Amino acid sequence: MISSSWNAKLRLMEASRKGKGISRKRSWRSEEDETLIKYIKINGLGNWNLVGKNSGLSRDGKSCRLRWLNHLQPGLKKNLPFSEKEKLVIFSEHAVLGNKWSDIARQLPGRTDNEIKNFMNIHKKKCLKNGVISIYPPEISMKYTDNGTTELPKIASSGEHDSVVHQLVELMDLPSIQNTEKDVIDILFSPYLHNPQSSFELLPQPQLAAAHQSSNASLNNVLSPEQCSNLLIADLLYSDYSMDTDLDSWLQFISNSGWEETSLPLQPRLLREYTASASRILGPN
DNA sequence: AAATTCCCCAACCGCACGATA
DNA sequence: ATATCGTGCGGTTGGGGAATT
Repeated sequence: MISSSWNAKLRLMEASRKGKGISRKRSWRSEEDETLIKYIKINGLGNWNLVGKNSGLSRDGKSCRLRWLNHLQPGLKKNLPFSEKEKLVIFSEHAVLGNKWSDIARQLPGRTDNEIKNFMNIHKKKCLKNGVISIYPPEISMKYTDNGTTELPKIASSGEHDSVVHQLVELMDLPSIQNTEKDVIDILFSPYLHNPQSSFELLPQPQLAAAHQSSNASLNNVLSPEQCSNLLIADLLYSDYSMDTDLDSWLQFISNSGWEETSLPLQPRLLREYTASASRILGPN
């Protein structure tokens, strides 16, 4: 049921990621660091564009600013790994704030937003690789599940609050995940993506359905039955079905796909609305 | 030992926003 | 009102060292 168009989309993303290009990155040399430090000692912090122009460095102000803030300014805990206490702060702040890296960094003296962003990105990647659904340790997750009833944390980026992505976050009943389409997709598809056959060859629907129905199937070790149900929604989101056809066709489409209405976690009409909204966000197949 | 792949993190990009002219 | 500039932010990329083949 995962569509070929979705596989194609993944392949395209991968291809564009690997597209060739001339490298624009240039590491800072220690002489450049010394020059920048000396300039700031004499002139103080002010207009970064002037720093770029007047320091003698062939760097723009933006680059100077970044180098200073992330590496040269006094008080940084450079090369020190995050302590367990710091990690706990990062997780709990992230559960509430989302990807507000600079806000999180303000809670941790000596740490930069870039450092925290990198830490969380690596952590999320590891979770995904290991099939771990929640990116937070249990003590953080527990704070947001309220003994089984849904009490979701604030979602960052309030402008997207009503988006289908946010609704999916609620549907999934996860402690907290990021409200970007990529993160939602990562979570929704993590069981597929861990199919040992191929990282991008997704499990076919019959296998998913079988896993859903069988309580001892491997999928259920990763996802709750409710979350498995919601994978059906994910499947719909990336089907080849066209949103332009009428509701009757939609019902027929679901029926043809081998699903019974009673087994769907949502009414078909609502499912269709979700699919249409998601299509708008993700662009045409 | 050499080639390839993986992984981390520093550096970059585009965009948004506020201040100012 | 709007154009420009400076700054800050989050997402992404790619260099290079480590690990694996």
